Amino acid sequence: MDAPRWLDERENRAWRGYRRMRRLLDLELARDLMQDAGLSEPDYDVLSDLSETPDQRLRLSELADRMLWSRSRLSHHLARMQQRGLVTREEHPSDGRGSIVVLTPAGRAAIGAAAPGHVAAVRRHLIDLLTPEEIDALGALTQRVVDRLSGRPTAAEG
Amino acid sequence: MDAPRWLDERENRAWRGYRRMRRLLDLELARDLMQDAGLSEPDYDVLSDLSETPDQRLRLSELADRMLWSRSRLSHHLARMQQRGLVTREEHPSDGRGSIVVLTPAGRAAIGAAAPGHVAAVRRHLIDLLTPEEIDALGALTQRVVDRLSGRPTAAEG
DNA sequence: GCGAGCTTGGTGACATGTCAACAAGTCGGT
DNA sequence: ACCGACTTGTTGACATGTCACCAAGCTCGC
Repeated sequence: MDAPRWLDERENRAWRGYRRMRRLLDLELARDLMQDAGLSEPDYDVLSDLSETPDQRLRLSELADRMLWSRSRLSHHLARMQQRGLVTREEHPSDGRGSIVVLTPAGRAAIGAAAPGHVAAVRRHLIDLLTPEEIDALGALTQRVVDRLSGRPTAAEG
Repeated sequence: MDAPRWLDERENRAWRGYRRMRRLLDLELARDLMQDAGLSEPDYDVLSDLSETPDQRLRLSELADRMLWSRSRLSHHLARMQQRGLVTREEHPSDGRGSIVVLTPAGRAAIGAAAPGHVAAVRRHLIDLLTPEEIDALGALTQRVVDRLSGRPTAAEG
């Protein structure tokens, strides 16, 4: 094994800052969301993704892929959300294995009530603290990392 | 409540990219760490923080504060790590309530074995994909957000 | 020096996430 | 039509994280 190339001072600042920001943002956003709307972040994400689809319904596997969740995790979580009346499941019309996740009126109401406050919190704690250049840099940089990790190389690789 | 100011296209790109990057990076780094060193990310963080202190020992509350973990979480996690022989607890010499978390030789060996591969993974999946300007921007931006969320305003607030 | 109120760390109950295994369904070659 | 390989969603066991609460110890005013 080669001698490790440790992070230099600037790299370290970026890496530690990223991790600390992650943690603090999570705590804050989750707290706000729970207090204001009674939703956890995972709840919000499920409802948000569902509400963005044309018919407020998605096949379980499709939803899991979009969210980067395992099917098992999503299945468990949907059971809990179903218990609370936020979503229901329907049979797939042509594929007997398939399960279609559907937003209920209560689910639609919940995400509708939660979204403004959540977006405001995201602005307050992150977006509105950044310059336009930083927002663009963050967008570009995250997209590059995401593309690599998704196995979609931007250019030829070594 | 005022009409919500939704995120515009650039802000959305940054926000969604950030969240997607977070998730993919987590999955990848956790997978690498578990395969190469048999450690979870929380394990690594505990060992890493401990190994950076002069005597490889910290009071539980001090460690929890540094990690932004609750004491309860840390106490539970230490119990599991203690079971595996990575850390031990000692009594605080002057404060009868205190518990001192100490890195064992096995813990020191584990973090020593894990660190090079982990840093390499962080480079491969994040740091080395960024330009120097992006690294500085990320460092600056995360620090600003962290300072705000830590209740340390950089300038006068409204 | 003592008692109210705080801090510290631990615990149990519960919520959430992971993993391996499984039943049922689909698909494709023959 | 059928069989083997794959896909889909669920489940149970277990690992991890959260929350409320508690016992023990500290601190400070009196």
